[in-house]
Order: sequence, then structure tokens, then C-alpha cells
Amino acid sequence: MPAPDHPRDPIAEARRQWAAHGWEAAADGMAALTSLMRAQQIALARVEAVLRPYDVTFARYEVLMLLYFSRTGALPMTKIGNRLQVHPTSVTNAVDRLESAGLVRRTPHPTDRRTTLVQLLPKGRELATKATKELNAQVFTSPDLSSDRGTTLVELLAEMRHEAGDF
Amino acid sequence: MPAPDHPRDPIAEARRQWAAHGWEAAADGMAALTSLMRAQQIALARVEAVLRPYDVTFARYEVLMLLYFSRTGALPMTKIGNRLQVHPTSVTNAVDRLESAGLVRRTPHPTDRRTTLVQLLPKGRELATKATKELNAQVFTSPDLSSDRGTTLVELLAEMRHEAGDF
DNA sequence: CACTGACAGTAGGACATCCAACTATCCAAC
DNA sequence: GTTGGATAGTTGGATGTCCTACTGTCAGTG
Repeated sequence: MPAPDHPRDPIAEARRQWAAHGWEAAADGMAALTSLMRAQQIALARVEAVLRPYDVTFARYEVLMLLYFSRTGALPMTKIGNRLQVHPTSVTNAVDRLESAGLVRRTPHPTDRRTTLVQLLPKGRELATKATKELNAQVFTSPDLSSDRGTTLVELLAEMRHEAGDF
Repeated sequence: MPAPDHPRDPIAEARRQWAAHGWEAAADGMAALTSLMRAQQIALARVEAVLRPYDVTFARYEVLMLLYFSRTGALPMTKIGNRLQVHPTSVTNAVDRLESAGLVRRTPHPTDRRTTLVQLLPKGRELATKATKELNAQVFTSPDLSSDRGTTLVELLAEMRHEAGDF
């Protein structure tokens, strides 16, 4: 057996404890969920480190890219929230900051006065292009994400998301 | 081709856009990372929904379980932060709230006056037991986590975490 | 044509996370 | 012994997320 005070995988350790307490049936699920939490934390930190010089967070970057890919460069707040699966108030927050930074602009909807359109500005489009280039180079092409492992991960998580009604 | 305004997988859609913009090499990595973010969000929401009646968040629950599994029911703040891979200030925050709820207690370390020990109280141990029973039943044994899929997920993410120096 | 329910967005509050800066303590090296 | 670097923990500030509650607007129903 390994030395007790040696750095081991804390999730494997937790899984062992689960089983030791008679919770065998739930041990795998616990390990899967905890792994998900930890891996997300690591991945997010890597992304945010790359985005920091551009003064945007991942949340705001996602909004920019959604607009970047849209035909007219503009989308209603609601549609942004639906696509990113975040609360309306989170969209308000992100757009507030993007607007303050001069990257997007709020525009009234031509026919529906309830709706606010978010319009990507040239400065925002430029930032999206540059930041994406950096992310592609420094994170998205890293071997632990882009290999077969990454593809398998996408498939597994897509099934999970689908069962949870994500799309 | 599917109807353009039909609900499709937004990640598959983003992957397609990535490729269309000449970023093929990064498309898989982007999809993997984004899947991770989304799946974590879903999983966390499921856990927090179960924990809400107990007035603890997942972060605080993790602290409780760490103490629950420790031999003496007490750990230094630093050790908690290391195990959970969170910032020292996050531990301070979580322990503050657990202490206010009467679930743990701060104790001075017998020999090192810099160190603060966090001691699990009976009320905290009881809550940990009950909450775990609920989580096991309602989340951790759900088929999308505990099947082979869950096991594969744990292995994949363990490799990722290991390469990122998580343990 | 008024009413009622659904929808779009925002304001205020709670929580978790991180970072930078600070105090207190320990320990090793001179 | 004293000094200086490392360690433990907290405080204050920023950000993102959610929830609840609220205002305005739209659209279908009577």
C-alpha cells in the first residue's frame, strides 16, 4: 500500500471512503460528478488565464462568439441566455460589462418593444478574433483536449446533457 | 439538413462554426472544454437542489465530508484547501458559514499557533450522513453517472487532471 | 375593447471563487 | 540571538451565478 501521506488522487480516495461506508452503489456516480467539478475548475482556470490580457472572462467571451457567428452580429438577450443555458440576469450582467468596454451595444428590437438586441461592435469582433486565436493555440489544441480523449469526452457528456434536457 | 431554428446541440453547432472558420485543429478541443463547462453546470445544479433543504452548498458539503472521513474529525484549513483545490479564502468563507450554522468549530492547533483546526461537530456529522444518503439516492446512483459511462468519464478526467498537475 | 396570462429584461440580495495585501507565526541561517 | 524567508489565515474588492420580485409589453380570450 502507498504511503498514507503521499499525494494521491483525492477522488480515488473519496471513492474508497464511499465504498468503505457501505455506499458502493453510489461510489462511481460520486466519483464521476466530483471529477467533473474538478476538471471544469482546471479547464476554466486555463481559459481565463489566456483571456485575462483581453479583459474578458469566459462568460463574456462566449457571448461575443455567439454574436460573432450570428448572421447580423446581433441577438436578443433571451436567445443568448437560451444558447448558453444561463439565467437572464447573468446575460444582463455580461452584456453590461461588454457594453461598458465598448465591445457590444444594446439596440431596441424593430417590432417587439420588450426585446433588447445586443449588437456586436467592430472592437468586439476584433477582440473575438484575437482572443480565439490565442485560445486555439494555447488551450484548445492542447493534447489532453484535442486527442481521441477529447472526442470521447464530448460524446459522453453529450449523452449526459441530452438526458438532462440540455438540448 | 435539419431545420435551422430547431433545437440542436449548441456545442455541435459551435464545433461546426469553428471548422467553418478554418479552426479545424482546435474544434475538438473547444467542443471538449465547452462540454465540460456545460455538464458541470448541470451536475452542480442537480446536487445543489438536493442540498438546499439542508442549507448547505456543495462547497460546504465537501468540507463536511472531508472532516467526516478524517480520523479525528478535525483538519487544518490549509489541508482542506489543498484537498479540495480551492483558494484559502474560499475555505475561510465556507468554514465561516459552517461555523455560523453550528456544524463545525474552529480550534487552535496544539503546537503550531499559525494553524487553525476545523472540528466537525455532532450536528455537522449528522447533517453529512443525512445529506449523503439523499445525494446517493437522488444523484449519484442515477444511470447517467453510475453506468460504464461514469466510469469512463472518471478515467478520462483523471488523465486530464493528472496532466494538469492536480495530484 | 378590456383582461389576463405569458414573455423580456432589470434591480437587489445571497453565495462562491479568485486575487492582492496584510498580520502573525515558525524556522533556518548567519 | 537576530534576521529574513516561508507558511497560515483573514480582510477587502472584483466577478459570475442564481433566485425573487418587479416593470413593460405582447397576444389571445371573452
